[in-house]
Amino acid sequence: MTEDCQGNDTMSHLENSLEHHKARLRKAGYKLTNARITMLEVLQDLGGHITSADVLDAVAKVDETIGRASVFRTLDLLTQLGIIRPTYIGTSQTPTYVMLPNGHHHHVICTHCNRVIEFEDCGLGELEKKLETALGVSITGHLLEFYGLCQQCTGLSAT
Amino acid sequence: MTEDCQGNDTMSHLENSLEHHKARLRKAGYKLTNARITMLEVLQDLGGHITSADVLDAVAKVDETIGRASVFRTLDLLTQLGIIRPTYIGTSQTPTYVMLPNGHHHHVICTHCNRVIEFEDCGLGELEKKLETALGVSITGHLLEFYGLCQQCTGLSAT
DNA sequence: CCGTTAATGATACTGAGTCTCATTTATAAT
DNA sequence: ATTATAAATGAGACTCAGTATCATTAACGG
Ligand SMILES: [Zn+2]
Ligand SMILES: [Zn+2]
Ligand SMILES: [Zn+2]
Ligand SMILES: [Zn+2]
Repeated sequence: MTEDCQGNDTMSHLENSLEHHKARLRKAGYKLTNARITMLEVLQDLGGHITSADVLDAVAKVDETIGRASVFRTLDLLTQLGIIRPTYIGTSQTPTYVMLPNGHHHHVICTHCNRVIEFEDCGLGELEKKLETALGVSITGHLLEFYGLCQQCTGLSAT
Repeated sequence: MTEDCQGNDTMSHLENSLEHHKARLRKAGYKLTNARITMLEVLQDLGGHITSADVLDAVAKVDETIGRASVFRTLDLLTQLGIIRPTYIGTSQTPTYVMLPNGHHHHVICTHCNRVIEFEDCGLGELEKKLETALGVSITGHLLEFYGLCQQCTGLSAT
């Protein structure tokens, strides 16, 4: 499913990506409601590394009437569909959501200052295939996080 | 830092791992308090994929007097030191913590039933070195998560 | 042993995420 | 178009994971 990420598509055209996600919802039997479409648009605009509070704010700006519960329900749904993925950065209080544009996302998190550095190539296509065979699973995406110190924080005394 | 994970150590001797973590705390300038030592022991016993509630319960059983706040403070500290890592499984209410025994952890999460399947080999040593050079960071560990359907859930109609 | 300072425990508090349920709305069938 | 139906929604009360505060304790270097 996930295309191997040896730097093929530079920046998959955003418009189509929205349509693609709508199609996915339909195909999985979910209704294309106003709340869900608005959420997809807002997430696209914000672009990733956002908290639920960010989404709540952005959604309210677009459509005042969309309820708090629907935002959380949709975050869960999109996570289940592999469109977004929550991760914990800095605090375990509330997750940060990242987009999985082609099914995957990769970054380095500085455990000292919480800076996040994204990178593109992971070369995990091979491993993905091996796991599908070995474990009998059907894989649609992945998240790869490295932990350590960023350039700025490496200079300081050890953490 | 992270040893390449092409299946070398089968199950790093638990005793030493505890001492190793204590040494890490000391080296980073943190005091080896009773609360912290108890937490390390409890985490070792539980073995990973646990919530803060699990840890709170287990800690209370060992030492009634250790406070709620210290448990959360220590979870944060151990995360910062790369000994554990919170991730999001099933619910967004509270994270699940995994151990990073040799700096890394890998699993497949079923987005339908939330089953988690761990696996050992990731082959990410090369990429880690490349990133350190390319980004000027100093990497100490990583988490790799694949998303998809487990064997049981693949049988059912599409999700 | 003592002094310094980080770390702790008690406890009140906050707010992210959930639950409930009456109402709405997307969709398919007619 | 009209309607039937079940999924989805919004309001808002509620829960409880995680935090803040601060007086007290204990780790550890000297
Ligand atoms: Zn940093
Ligand atoms: Zn990838
Ligand atoms: Zn499953
Ligand atoms: Zn690894």
